[in-house]
Amino acid sequence: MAMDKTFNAAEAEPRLYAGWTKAGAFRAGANASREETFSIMIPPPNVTGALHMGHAFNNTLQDILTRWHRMRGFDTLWQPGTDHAGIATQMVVERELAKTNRRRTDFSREEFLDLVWQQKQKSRGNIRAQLERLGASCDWDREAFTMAGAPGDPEGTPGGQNFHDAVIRVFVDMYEKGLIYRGKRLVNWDPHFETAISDLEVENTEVDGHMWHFKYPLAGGETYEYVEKDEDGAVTLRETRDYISIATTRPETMLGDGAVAVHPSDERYAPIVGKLCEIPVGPKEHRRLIPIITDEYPDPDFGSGAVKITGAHDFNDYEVAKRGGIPMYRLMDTKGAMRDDGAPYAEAADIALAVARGDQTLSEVETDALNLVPDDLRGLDRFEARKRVVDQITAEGLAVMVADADSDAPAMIPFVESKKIMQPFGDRSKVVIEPMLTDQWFVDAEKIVGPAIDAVKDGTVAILPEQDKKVYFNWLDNIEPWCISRQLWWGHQIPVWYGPYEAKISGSTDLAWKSDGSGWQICRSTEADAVRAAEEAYGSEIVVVDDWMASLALKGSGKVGIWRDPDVLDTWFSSGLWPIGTLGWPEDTEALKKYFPTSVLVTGFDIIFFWVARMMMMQYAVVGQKPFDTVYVHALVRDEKGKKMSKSLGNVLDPLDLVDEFGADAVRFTLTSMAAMGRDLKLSTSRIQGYRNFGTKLWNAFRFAEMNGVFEGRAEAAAPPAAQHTVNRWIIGETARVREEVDTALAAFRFNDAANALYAFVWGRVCDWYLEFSKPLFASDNKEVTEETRATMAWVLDQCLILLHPIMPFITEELWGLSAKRAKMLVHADWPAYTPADLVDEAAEAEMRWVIAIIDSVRSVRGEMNVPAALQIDLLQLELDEAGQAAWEKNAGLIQRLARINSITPSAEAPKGAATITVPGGTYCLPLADIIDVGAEQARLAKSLEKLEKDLRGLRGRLGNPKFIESAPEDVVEETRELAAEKEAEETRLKTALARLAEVA
RNA sequence: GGGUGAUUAGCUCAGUGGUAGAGCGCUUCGUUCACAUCGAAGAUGUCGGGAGUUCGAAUCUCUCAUCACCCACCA
Repeated sequence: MAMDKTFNAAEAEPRLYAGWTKAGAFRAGANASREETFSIMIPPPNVTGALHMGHAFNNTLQDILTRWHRMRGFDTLWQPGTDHAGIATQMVVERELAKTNRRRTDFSREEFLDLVWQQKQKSRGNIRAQLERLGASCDWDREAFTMAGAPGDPEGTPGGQNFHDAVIRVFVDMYEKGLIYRGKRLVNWDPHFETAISDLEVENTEVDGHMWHFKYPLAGGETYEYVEKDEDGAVTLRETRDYISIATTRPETMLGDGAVAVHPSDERYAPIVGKLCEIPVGPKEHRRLIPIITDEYPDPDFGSGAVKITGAHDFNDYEVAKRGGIPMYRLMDTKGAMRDDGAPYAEAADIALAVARGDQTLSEVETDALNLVPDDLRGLDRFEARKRVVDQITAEGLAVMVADADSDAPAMIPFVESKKIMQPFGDRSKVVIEPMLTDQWFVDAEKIVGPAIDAVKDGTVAILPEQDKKVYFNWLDNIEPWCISRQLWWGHQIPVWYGPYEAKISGSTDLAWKSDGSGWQICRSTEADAVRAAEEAYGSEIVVVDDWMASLALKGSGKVGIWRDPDVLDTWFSSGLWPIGTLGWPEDTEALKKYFPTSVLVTGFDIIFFWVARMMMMQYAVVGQKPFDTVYVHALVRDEKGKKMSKSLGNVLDPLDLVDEFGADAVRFTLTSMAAMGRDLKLSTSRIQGYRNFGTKLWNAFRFAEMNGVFEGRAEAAAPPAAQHTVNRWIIGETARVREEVDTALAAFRFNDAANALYAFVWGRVCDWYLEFSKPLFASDNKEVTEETRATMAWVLDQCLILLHPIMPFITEELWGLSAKRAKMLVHADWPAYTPADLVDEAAEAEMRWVIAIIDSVRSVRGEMNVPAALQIDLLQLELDEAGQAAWEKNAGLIQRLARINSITPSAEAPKGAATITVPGGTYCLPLADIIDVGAEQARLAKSLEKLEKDLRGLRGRLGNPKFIESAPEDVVEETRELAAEKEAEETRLKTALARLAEVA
């Protein structure tokens, strides 16, 4: 068989992967030879499209761990699957529809969901194909999906897990335990997707904004003495005012103000606290009046010290309003436009006025029904409304005025500060998030966070690198209620049905009164259960209807209509159950018993809060156990300049393009070698190219071996041959060292150490030296030597394949198949356990070190003296100690060949014009009278000497310091002494050589 | 405002107390015998600045500077 010159990745990789799949090599438990299990749950990619470089990185690391454990005989499971990714996936489908000018609302919920399911199937296929290209050794028979088994799922549950039922079951359990509740709260509202989102899905970004200053006139034209004082209490300003000055970045929300708040200690406003002031916008005849109240929240030193309170559109104001019983008037609709519903403004304003005066109180529902947007602003987008409000107030002369700094003429202009403000944006929609008062479902996270914190504190669960623990704790220690309801269609629909309040319920019941007092809620796993519960409670026949309106129609019919909550659950609620859900929980499956808790979670730091923390909380809450032993948090992949890869920047490297160009192994090796903990990794193609070359190098080592009959009629051997020859004994020892390095590195998740150790070993020792050394051995007449060398090389190369396989699975499997008839595929080969203690021969190592040193020195002189590479030269041996002599005699042939030396002659002195070579224990010279430039040789030696002396100065300084001898560990002192002695000897040799040169010059 | 991390060769980065490293790039030389996706040789660093601890600091402490990221409600 003649091997090709290079590895054809494009041809071989799909073939090899198919071979593994066909053999069932990745199935859970395949190749298991011991009891211990090893399990990894893939962080499920979103079914939004394709995988990016971050996925390639993440999954390469998982695959390395998986393959490594599988080869070591662990009962191994790498569980694959995908995430339905609520908003993200719905967004993708809506974007597709938009291309043909259609919208989600053009479809029924069922029709639209069919489209999403199609998207899911398409994307799921892409993702699996991509992972296969990458070589991921997942157990595809168990492929899971976070919405598998949900209504409308065309694929059902091929992997055996009904994730949907598991999610619903958890919701019901947590509801019954009081860990989930419904309530009207101020939440982050995404006006584009028209849904609530959680705090984590909000990105706060600094943008250019404005702060407007307006006057809120006191009711009835009242006035007060406004006095400002400096720090010493001296009066700096005193004037009579008929208004209170307010600053705002969001003038349009003034329409919903319920009060103006000042700090209780603020003397400036003490005279007017408790009085009413006027919101300076809206029809003049229906100006709303609001009270001036005190609250700890306003900072007297910021702005005017007075804050308008808009409870329904600002998180701070919400808290103030709750404390002060201030009404919260919602101003916008679900799209973020000014409300256009309800009674005309004049009517609504009158009611609000009565409330402000204390003449009337409203229920939550009544308050929410009140639309206080003036008629001319109704239906406007919030930003358009802002402009109008500002214009109207300014036109009326109620803007605070300041001198125009840019104008020479004395002129007054409205006080509008340009400043950077933090604005919340939806992480998916990128539109400005609006705080909105809505009914939502929450997980009472505070109640379930305890075990998640304790487990990491006491080491039950390890987070690597350690620094990420802090991030984890910081968030969990300040946990907020988690809003889990989304006003979307794509997701797990909340298993709660509502019943009307008009119909009386009888007897004892566990139905809960809805938070807004408008009816009853029933939480059950299935509709049938919900109906049964409703029947019992209402004592009437129950009909399931679409919504509240439909239930009204049943009034007087003797039947009661209940309707299901239309909302779905936050995606992270279901992905939070990934570890148990993928193993078939709530069924008590074999897989669950065997593989849970899982061994390692490999994930990026960007989802520590979203996912890692939620899995911790939820696994403890649901099954009372940790989800995994170790969390390995890796860095983010960035482009060459360190920018985060994003489509909008156009700097995305598609892993498949790179795999096409360089092969999967090269991409994997690159990512692995850069996987140092806790840092971003910047990916460049030149690096990938370098590791592609590494694969070629390995390939050609096998070609060389093949040409030298290494694989002919070989018997596959796990143990190294009992070699006699130094070169063979040496490389066997080196192999044992690298095996240990690789295992140590992988056990500590130091992937880059493993990759670099293998790179240095395969290229720097096996190819650069061992293969070169083997050439004269293969040429030997001594059959014993050639046979031993063949056996050794076969074994060493096998070890290279085994050790490299987790990182470079394809090329190694291919070479494994090409280089022998094998009992097992490499993917299931036994991982070695030999140690340096077993296999390292110190004497052989010392000898080879000496051989390499002399070859290096001769080559170095040749290179620097510009000796033609092809020229065989003579070497004169001036002096050599016993060890050197022995090493020399045993390896003369190697040295002659690799250093291109013709002959070696002992000589008492160096001839005129010779270049000196110093090695440990000896001096040689190259008589190069015709070629050498004495000046250049002098310069070369002087430079070496200078460097040597610098080292020696340091060493002598240390050894001359009695404190060093006293305090430093003995072996360090001893090492230093030896080193100094060695360097001194070399110094002498160099000085002698220089003296010689001086004579001839 | 709080927190975390970074600063080492031209570039990208390893290196947690004991002789400063790798890959890429660069310079010179080399196509006979595995590999030009290669080989041989070479150049390049007061390890961000300053102070401290130590026999000894890239490494530990403090401080300053610059950069990055995360979290946070200043109207």
